[in-house]
Amino acid sequence: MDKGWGLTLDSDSVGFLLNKPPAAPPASAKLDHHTKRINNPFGLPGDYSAAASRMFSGVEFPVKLGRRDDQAASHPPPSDDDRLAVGEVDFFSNNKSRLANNDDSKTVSVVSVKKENSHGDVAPRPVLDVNTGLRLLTANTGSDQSTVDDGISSDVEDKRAKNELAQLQGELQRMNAENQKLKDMLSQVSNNYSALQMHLVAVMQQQQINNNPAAESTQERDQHTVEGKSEEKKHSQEGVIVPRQFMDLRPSTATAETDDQLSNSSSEDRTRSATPQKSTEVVPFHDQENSTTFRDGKRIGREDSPESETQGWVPNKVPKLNSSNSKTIDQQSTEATMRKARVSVRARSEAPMITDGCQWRKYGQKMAKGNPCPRAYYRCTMAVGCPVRKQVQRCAEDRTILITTYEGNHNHPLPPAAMAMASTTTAAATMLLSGSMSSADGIMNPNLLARAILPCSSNMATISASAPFPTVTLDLTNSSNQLQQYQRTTPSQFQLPFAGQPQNFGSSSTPSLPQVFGQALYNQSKFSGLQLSQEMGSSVLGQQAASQQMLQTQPASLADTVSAATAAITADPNFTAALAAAISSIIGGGHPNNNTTGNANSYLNSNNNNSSSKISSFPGN
DNA sequence: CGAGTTTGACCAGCGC
DNA sequence: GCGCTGGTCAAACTCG
Ligand SMILES: [Zn+2]
Repeated sequence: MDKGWGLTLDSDSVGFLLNKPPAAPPASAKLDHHTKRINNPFGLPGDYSAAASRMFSGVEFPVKLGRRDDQAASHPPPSDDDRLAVGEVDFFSNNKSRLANNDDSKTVSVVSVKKENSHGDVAPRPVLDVNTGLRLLTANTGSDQSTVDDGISSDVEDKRAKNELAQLQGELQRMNAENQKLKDMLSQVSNNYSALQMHLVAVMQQQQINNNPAAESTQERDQHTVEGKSEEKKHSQEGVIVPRQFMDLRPSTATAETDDQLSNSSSEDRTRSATPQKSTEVVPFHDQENSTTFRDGKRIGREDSPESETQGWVPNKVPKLNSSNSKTIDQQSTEATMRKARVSVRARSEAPMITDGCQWRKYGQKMAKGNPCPRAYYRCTMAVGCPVRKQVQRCAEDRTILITTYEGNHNHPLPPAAMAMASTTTAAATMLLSGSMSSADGIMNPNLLARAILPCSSNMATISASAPFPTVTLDLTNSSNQLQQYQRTTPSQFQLPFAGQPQNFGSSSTPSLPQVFGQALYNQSKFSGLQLSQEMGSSVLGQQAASQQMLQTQPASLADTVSAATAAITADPNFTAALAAAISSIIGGGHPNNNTTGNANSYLNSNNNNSSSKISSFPGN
């Protein structure tokens, strides 16, 4: 560490880490293929774990970092050694040799981190040198201490060397601390970006639905609950404008039928009464599963107490018996389908979980077949009876990709921070439902989803009906690696890539939404013949060919979510302002500017630490 | 001490 | 029926 403090983390090291997973989890892991839970899910040897813990999806980080101790405290380091630190980036211990060899990188106080795209090859893109304000270069940049050779006695020289050594060690410690903050910030920003993108998807979808009111009549309720603007407009028409902090995303089928079931949801009412909610939105909570599912066998014996009806959580079982309620067959099947419909979100994140604004409680972890990373099961704990669950698992091929699968719909108001993911998942589930219910032959029309989601430039929505549960996959990674993987190995899934469009993530107040939609519709026309079959008919090949054709136009530089966020930041001034304000508020603890991009701010602020889950033996960490 | 996590056990569905 | 697998439960445990 004598020279070259300009930190350069080029893609080689990352590519090595990403492209060379351990040949096989060592047998010492003794992974019971079924029930075994492990804290080191990769079965990585210590060296590899340590190295993998430093995997870093590089990004130029245009943030001048201040110090905020409370935030650092909010991200406690993992306690166990075998748990990989989340998104850990250790510039110093991991890159000593590399830094020592970088004689030409003497830039002071500049972190130049090249982006990696999981293939090890660096896409050609302008290198942004960002002053992080970290004082990463402290002294003696070009030469080591031995330059003192003017005849001073060795005693003094030793003393001076020791002083410098101590000084450097102190600097090292400080920089390690700064590194940790940077890592936290990166992970946080990445997550926030994902959430923001999801929200944009939801907003666009909402606009699309509003423009096509007949397309999705079942989402009428969601329409005026997802977006504050439309809701406000609606309320202003009623002569009542009440700001609302929590929004209701319950599906129409669940809310319309609750009027006659108010009496049997005491706990839910209690929960609802504890949350601020507009009076006109007061609808009795109703767990859509409580009355459609039943407790069978032992499960019934466990909690067959009278109040178990209001305890909310019920097993995920398709009702096999008609419960003694007033629901129609159609409603039951609708809710069952809604329950089964899943929305999977792929996003690059070093964090153990995407901060989607909801509160989750882990209730299980299993080793899933075909993936060395364990799958964690969470359930929503924002309300007592919320049926929403999610599964979190790292991608087997690229473990920097976090796959979060949502299931169910919240039966409680949601804070704005949670609206992005919730509205998207609800809409996607509803669309899956409507598609499967609207035609007798099981053909679903993904156009709505395509129009809703695909405007997000190079997003890729994958609708898979081959799984036991129909699943919509939102790919926020933009990874060429992942795309090629899909090209190779996913014949059972449709892809709806919208490529060839630059990253155009505007804030929710971006005036270019019509353009985006226009682009989306134009792109959609390319897939005018696209249909979705429950059993994946023979058109898959044709669709795959189309997908490959589209994929060839995929921007190579958009290799990961973080870099996409960077591109968005640098491309869209509105987005830049929003994110800058929010990030500065996060870092400095100050108040963000009041601007029109309140959604971005709300995300970046409220998503800060909404999840109560600790960073622990997370799958993939 | 309460909330959340861990983890072995249990259950259901499915294919053979 | 049996084994495999996904999903869930709940007692034990950890942590603040
Ligand atoms: Zn919920």
